[in-house]
Order: sequence, then C-alpha cells, then structure tokens
Amino acid sequence: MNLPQTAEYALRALAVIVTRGDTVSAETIAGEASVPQPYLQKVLRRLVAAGILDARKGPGGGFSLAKPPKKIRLIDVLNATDTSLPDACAFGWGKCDAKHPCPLHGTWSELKDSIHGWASRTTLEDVRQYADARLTPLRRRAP
Amino acid sequence: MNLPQTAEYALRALAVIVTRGDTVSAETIAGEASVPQPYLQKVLRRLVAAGILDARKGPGGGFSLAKPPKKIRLIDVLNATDTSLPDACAFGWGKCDAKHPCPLHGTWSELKDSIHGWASRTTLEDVRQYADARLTPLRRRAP
DNA sequence: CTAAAAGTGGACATAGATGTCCAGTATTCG
DNA sequence: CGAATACTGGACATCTATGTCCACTTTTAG
Repeated sequence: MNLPQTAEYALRALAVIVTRGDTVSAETIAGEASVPQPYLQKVLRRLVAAGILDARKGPGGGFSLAKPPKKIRLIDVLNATDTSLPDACAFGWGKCDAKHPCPLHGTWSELKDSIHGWASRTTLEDVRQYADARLTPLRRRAP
Repeated sequence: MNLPQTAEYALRALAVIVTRGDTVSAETIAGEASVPQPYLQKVLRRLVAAGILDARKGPGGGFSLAKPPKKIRLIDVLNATDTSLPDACAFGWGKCDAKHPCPLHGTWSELKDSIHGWASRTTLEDVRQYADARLTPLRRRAP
C-alpha cells in the first residue's frame, strides 16, 4: 500500500522544481531529491510526455513546469507515472456499488474516497505554499 | 497505490468467514471470494501464523476467527500479510517531522494519516455489520 | 562553426510479488 | 484401524516494477 517508487520520485522531482520556481537540471534534481539519476531521467521523460514538465536541452537547460502549479493536481502526476489509485471492487465483483454492494464495499469505499479526494484536491501549489511557509521561516519574520 | 493482492485476498477471505460466523473450508472461501485456491491457502496460513485465524484439519475442518471480530483491526490483517502502510518520508529524508519537514511533508502526512486512521479504526466487526445490514435486508423488514 | 552541456530512446539486468504444485501430516468417522 | 478430508511446508515458475547503460540528438556559447 505504498506509492510506487516511480510516482514518489516524480513527486520529489516536482517538489524540487516548484520550490525553485525555474529551470532545474536533472543532475541537480537527482542530488536534491536523492533519486538515482539514470532512473530519474526516465521518470522526468514521462512527466514531459504528459505535459507536466517542459524540457530544454543544451547548456543551461533542464526541466520546468509546463503550467502554473495550481493546475497540476497530484492525480495528474500519478496518472503520468501509470500509478492507478484503488478503484476496482476489493471483493472482485464486476458490478459493485451502493445498490449492489459486496461485503467489503462500505469499508473499502471509505479508503478509496479518501485517497481519491487527496489526489484530486491537492496541487503543486499546495506543495509550494507549504514549502514556502515551513522551509524558509526567516522570510516571514516580522520586521 | 493499491493493496497488494495478498492483502486483498486476506480481506476477502476474512469477509467471507466473518459473515458466515463459523468454520469455512479453504475450498469454499476460494469459491466465494474468487481467489485461486492454491494461493489462498498460502495466504490463510499467514493469517493462522499471525493468530487471526484458527485452522482445523480433517473432515468438517477449515478456518475460523481466532478472536472476536471487534478485536481484529484491518491493520493487523495488513501486518500479517507483510503489507506496509506509507510510513517513511516521501522525500527520502531520514529525519522528517513537523519540526524539520521536507517539502512534501504536509501533503504526504495528510494521506498517511488518513490511511493509518482507516486501518487502525476499522475492524472485522465493521465489515460484519455492514454486510449484515446491506446484504440481507429482508431480515430487517418491519413485520 | 564547433565543442560541451543536457535531454532522448531503447535495450538489458534484477528482485520481489504473485501464483502453481506436490508430497506430507493431522483429524474425523465408520 | 483405515480411508477420506483438509490443512502444512516448501520448491519452483513467471511477470512486473525498478534500475542501469549507452549511443544519439539538440542547443548554447565562444
């Protein structure tokens, strides 16, 4: 019941990029996010393919967000990394809903709903704000 | 971000056993829960080893709960199947807490807490009650 | 124009989760 | 007692996620 490594790495990379606010090279991201660089490259490619990141080659190149942080929901990131959230009936039924529930339906729905809610509601803007508020507290001191 | 098959199978098996309320053979469980029997046996063994189920050999034998449903939390079932819930820092930091948070700490904690809460709070008694209320509505009709 | 920086694409390797099988052991019942 | 019923334990097969490597292309800057 964990995020796949791939998805976690994607989130780490995006956290680095969004807190920096501009273009960051794969090498830098790998260092800051403690991700093996060869694999990270592969993950970043997927985020580019999904339209979440822009890539720029050549000296000074790297990766930057392709849209405003507020427009990038965690669920978009998870989709881009082939990470499926709990969806199917936990009891293995093809049709399973409130009208024709399997024995696990109630219990399982609670979990599903809360995970889906989290992934749909949270955006990179939330990550940015958190990091901004908690990681650089000096900036916010009263004069 | 799904439960491992093994854990899901364990939950299915327990749902069958708790709704029946007495000893059920592996063959019956496999049929009702749509789980391949050879693998199910392996899963059931783990639940026995963890003290969640009792096993009885011989004709009329099978598996039954080793304790009252209320005493069996989902998290116990997950532990018995080696299913770890999200725990470590999503950013890869060794130390990461509210005082020294990584950039993902806030976002990640929301998810972790809700999954942990669900698994710790929910017991097989909840599953039993749900099944009892929703799956056999006839029993509950007014006279 | 050319050399260095940096991303791209795909082949290949590995480990752990999933799943099958079979020979053994215990228990019940006639 | 002995035969049928179930559970037990472990060996073995397979597939997917993870991870590495390398040759290639594009872009910048002098």
